[in-house]
Amino acid sequence: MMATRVLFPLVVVDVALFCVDDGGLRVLLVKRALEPEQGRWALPGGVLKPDQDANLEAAARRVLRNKVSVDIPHLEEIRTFSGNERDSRGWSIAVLFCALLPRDQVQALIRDKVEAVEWADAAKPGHRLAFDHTEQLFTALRVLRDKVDRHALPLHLMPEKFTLTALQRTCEAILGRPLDKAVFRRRLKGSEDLVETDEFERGLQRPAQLYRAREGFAFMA
Amino acid sequence: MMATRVLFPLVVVDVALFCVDDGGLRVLLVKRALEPEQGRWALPGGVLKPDQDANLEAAARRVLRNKVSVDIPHLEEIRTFSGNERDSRGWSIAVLFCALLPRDQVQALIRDKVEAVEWADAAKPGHRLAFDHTEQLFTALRVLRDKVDRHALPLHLMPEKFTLTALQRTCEAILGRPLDKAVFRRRLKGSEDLVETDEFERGLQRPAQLYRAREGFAFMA
DNA sequence: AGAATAGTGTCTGTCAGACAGTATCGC
DNA sequence: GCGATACTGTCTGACAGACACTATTCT
Repeated sequence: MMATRVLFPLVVVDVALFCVDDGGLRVLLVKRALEPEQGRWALPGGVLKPDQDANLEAAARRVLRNKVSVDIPHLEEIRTFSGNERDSRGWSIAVLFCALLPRDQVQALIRDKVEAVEWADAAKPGHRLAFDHTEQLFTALRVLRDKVDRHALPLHLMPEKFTLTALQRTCEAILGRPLDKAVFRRRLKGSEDLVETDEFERGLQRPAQLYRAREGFAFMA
Repeated sequence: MMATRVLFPLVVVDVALFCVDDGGLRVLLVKRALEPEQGRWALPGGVLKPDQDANLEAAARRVLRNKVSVDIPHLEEIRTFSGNERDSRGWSIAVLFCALLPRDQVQALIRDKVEAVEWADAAKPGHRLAFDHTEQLFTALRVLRDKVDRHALPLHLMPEKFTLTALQRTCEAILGRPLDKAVFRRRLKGSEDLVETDEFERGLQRPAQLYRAREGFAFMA
């Protein structure tokens, strides 16, 4: 066992699954049912299974399919974490992925799960996480914020149709700071990724036009 | 052998080592001495050795130390390439790193090596590379260009002291297009990463002031 | 003086930030 | 009309691109 471990490192995939709910950016945590680090909160993850997974991204997709019964709209590799210290089982490689879940699929997800699951504040998870998952989480969060800072639109976090104000709230939740409405909308005018519909969201005030993502849109590129 | 390969994937690190020479961006290629893909040009790479390597970055550093007798100033992970198809030995993970070599260490490197080595045009390597290394190379090149486009200064490619014009030539080599001198220098005025010295490079014309990188400077962040 | 390279001044268009203003709904 | 939210107009400062200009060296 130790001998194979030295020649072949343990390879795991971990996923930082983000959503926006109640105006805050949340990340999915699971309570570990098995050793090592049993009982501690962690990012969902699992061991690579070369006989089942076409590649590492497919492995991350499988992990999420098992923990969560949703098709993940977007999944992207962030970076690796490796070495002898990060997992008590020995020399290991963790490949971190970032996933985005639309707002309208969040509630269903929580209800379906049996194991302990929590949508934690992404910036302040409130638990000491297992392994190096705190560092992993902050790394994923930094990458996500960088993208939005560079004007990438997190449309994978939105329902199919949404208002521009809702999109702005999502960006604000990711960045953790308010944005100017006029500036935000001026930028969106030139965006190829946004398509206007002829529908409106009717509420208690002036109706807001609904938009959707361009066909084939991908957030992280 | 096949059984272990299914449970434990082959893990390799590959390095895109860039330099600037003769006004062009070059990447180091080696001719593979062993199967698989013997005789084909490839990015320098090697199998991870958990008993020797503290982590994946250290593995990349070791690979370069063996192929090249230089201390690498900067090394950064780009992304992974994985699956059953990319290496004839079976299910594998390649972790790609990007490294930058100062201009004044290039000539020494070429002379010292016994095995077949070539500084190829980074944008047009001119060989069909082994494995998925052509895709790896273009991925690394794209990341490098993105950074410079976002005003990161590739000081790790420069000698200890350099003129602003030399730095501009390096950026132009990376981007593959000319830059405006006045625009380039105006941006540098506000840079914390650049320190002016009181020395000048005296040549055939008006002397140019020499600059150096700030202590503790890191290119990719 | 002239060639060559280092380094600067300036005009213009674009865009972000700030903020006030107008438009359109439900009541 | 009034409150609330959607949406727009405009001023200002920062900065990029383009390009002409000045400065300092060697021959």
